[in-house]
Amino acid sequence: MDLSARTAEQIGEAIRRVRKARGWTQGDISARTNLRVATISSLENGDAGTKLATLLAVMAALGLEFRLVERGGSVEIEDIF
Amino acid sequence: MDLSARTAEQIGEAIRRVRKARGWTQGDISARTNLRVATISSLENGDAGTKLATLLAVMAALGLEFRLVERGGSVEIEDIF
DNA sequence: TGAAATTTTACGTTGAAGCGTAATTCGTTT
DNA sequence: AAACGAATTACGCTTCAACGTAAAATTTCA
Repeated sequence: MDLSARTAEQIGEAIRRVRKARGWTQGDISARTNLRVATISSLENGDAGTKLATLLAVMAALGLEFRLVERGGSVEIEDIF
Repeated sequence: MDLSARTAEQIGEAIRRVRKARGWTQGDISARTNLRVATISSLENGDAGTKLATLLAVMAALGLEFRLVERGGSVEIEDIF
């Protein structure tokens, strides 16, 4: 399961994949974030106009965090220590 | 240099750190993204209202991409292979 | 396959991002 | 300390996310 993303579409796909892996519906995320189901839907469908606050709230609900990495870079050995 | 982030502030700090590591000014990012310097400033200062499109454009200019990872999880040995 | 659950879309409203432009503040260097 | 570049802030304007509510479309499963 590769969760790298450089576009809104890829971020949306990743979010959706994790949500389903948790066995949750958009309604579950909605309840945990006070965001509307329609907003979650929009995010998962790759709307680049989504606010950072919205994305962060959903990620928090899913227990996720970002890691900013060099493009195309895989995990470097230095990153481990 | 840890670039993990779960808040807009942390994302802004990470962006700023990478930008300075590249020896660039906000004006340089502005020129490469057609975003105003004020917008870059706002993003680096942790405005959670920033649009995803804005963040992605800046990250692309810096040659960065996201990785969505489990909270608190450091790099797992499985991630390498 | 048909009902129930889930997701997507719609419409009017409100608040704010990002724009152009420009002034002010901050930091660095000589 | 002065001066120059960089970053922040301001103001009016336009555009649109997210809201409440609700209907339509899609998926799931008995």
